[in-house]
Amino acid sequence: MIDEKIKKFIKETLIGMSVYIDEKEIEVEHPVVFEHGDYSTNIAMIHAKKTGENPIEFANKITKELIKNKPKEIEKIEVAGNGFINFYFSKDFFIDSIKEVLKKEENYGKSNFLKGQKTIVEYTDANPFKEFHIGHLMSNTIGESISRIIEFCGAKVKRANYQGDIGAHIAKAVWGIYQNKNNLPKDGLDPKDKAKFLGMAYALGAKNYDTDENIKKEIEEINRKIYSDEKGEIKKLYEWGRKTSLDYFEMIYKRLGTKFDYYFFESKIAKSGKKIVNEYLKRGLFEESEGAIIFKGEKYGLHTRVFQNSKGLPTYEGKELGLSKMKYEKYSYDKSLIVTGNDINDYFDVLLKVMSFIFPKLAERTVHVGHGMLKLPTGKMGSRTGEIITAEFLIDEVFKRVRPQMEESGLPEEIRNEVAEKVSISAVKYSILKQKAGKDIIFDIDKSVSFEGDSGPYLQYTCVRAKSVIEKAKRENKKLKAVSEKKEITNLERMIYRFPEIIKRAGEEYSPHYVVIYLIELSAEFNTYYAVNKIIGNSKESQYRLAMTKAVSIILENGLKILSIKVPERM
RNA sequence: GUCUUUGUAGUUAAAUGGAUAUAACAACUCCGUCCUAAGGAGUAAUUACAGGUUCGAUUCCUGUCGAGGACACCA
Repeated sequence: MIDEKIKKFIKETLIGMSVYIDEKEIEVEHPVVFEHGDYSTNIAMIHAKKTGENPIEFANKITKELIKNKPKEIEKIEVAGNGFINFYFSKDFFIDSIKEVLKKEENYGKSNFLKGQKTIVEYTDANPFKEFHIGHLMSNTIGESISRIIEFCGAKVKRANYQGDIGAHIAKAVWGIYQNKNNLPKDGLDPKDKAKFLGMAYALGAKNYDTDENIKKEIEEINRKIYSDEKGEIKKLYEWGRKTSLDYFEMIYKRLGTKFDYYFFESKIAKSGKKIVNEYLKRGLFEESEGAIIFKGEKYGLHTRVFQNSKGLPTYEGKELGLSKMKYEKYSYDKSLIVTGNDINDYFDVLLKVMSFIFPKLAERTVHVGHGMLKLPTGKMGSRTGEIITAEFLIDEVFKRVRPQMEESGLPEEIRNEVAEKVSISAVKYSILKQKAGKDIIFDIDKSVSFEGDSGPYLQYTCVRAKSVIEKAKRENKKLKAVSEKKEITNLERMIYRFPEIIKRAGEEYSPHYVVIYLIELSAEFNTYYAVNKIIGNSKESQYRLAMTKAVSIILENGLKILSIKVPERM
């Protein structure tokens, strides 16, 4: 990439001047404003600090040398008043960069800096029997996007979903189902309604567990039965609920555009987790306390966690040890990413510490990405009380606001629902992906999910618009060619070539929001350009304008694809 | 209480220690269509507070205040 080339160029020039600077210290960046050039470096300030030289004098000295050997891509190198050295690209560079986009098309932006890296990404982690709420939606959206970004960077990704189909929460739900066992939803019913039934059963169980001692005992007995190999009525209801729930989730994944390679279930992992915990109890990593098996994290600046409870059942922590082992057995990964809510960040520190003693290599390869919580203006949501916002409810609410706009769109009746669906999902996903993962999102359906400006539909619209212009040009047999006579360089050209480096950074930091921000800036530049320049025309330059438009549409399509946002044909 | 994350225009967000802190929404002005106006141009408005390190701090350090989260058998 061109930034690497500039760094190398600077380094070689400095060597030529007998100035030694570590390569890592050479940094180039895009200035905030285009007037300051396409790249700039602060190398003169860094160096001057060390030697005590005057930074501006030193900058002038380097620049003189840089100009002597400047590569053909660079038109101009200047020193700014404060010591920055600014690089300006030549028109040919921009023309070539557009040619490259057109040539690579759907491959534009791909790189191989993660080439062959086997990566398993765990995300979504919705628990059967419970509702698929907006927290799962967040994890799914972020996890899917990270998966696609690193795939673009060359990683070999396997998508994994870890599901808690066993444990106290399930027992509560099964108790709730048992109370209504004569009113189970019929087979043919909408999966959404069946899921609602399960959600209510869970809320019922959870509420009674807290308030009624006898029911608490019943639920504990149910929990024991589910863990055991006993067959019977409870087990049957459990199996029914589990399947009903998983079928429903599968429908949601399809709607959101995720396809998992592996499904891990707590029920299958519990035994292995328990075994590991007990083995390492003997080896002294864990201790027994009040009948439970715990890890004292205080020695490491962490806190104590229970890995097996006093009833002899492994907790989430204990099961997770089994999970890491099973993941590796399925797919001998180089990297393991786990995307969850940030409420378990501290817990993960403890877990990784424990893992570092048991599976040191796997612990090194594991990265936890904690995303923020979706919060509603009304306060916290909790699934115990039943006051939860499901993912489907949210998307449907957005859909209700989008659908009426279709009436004025002039789109054919038969595609209106499909377009509204794509727009709705894009609006929701965008509002999740636009900010740095890790921070909470205050989610107000009316305010957060917008269709104008900084939004998913804005990106879709820009892409559809660009494609529509190209279609029209095609019908009129206009030529599309990346050749320009003009010297003038537009801001749009200055944005186009940056896409690959954005993807790389997003892949390195597991941060889809860099892609989102870039696509918005690119779209804004295109729309500005579009407003003042007629693209289709008879001048020589219109071929070039068309080529730029095509480049923008390619980048938007590729960019939206890795954000897992679908572009409608028309809108 | 201990540990931890966090505090940026009216609102929601952005900014590997860099140049004039960047956008969108809302507000106020404009552009009624010629290739898709879910668009474009413009005005006004922001780093919680107090110190420190630095040529340079939204970013790093210390303290104060405010808001989340975790801290023993839920996940």
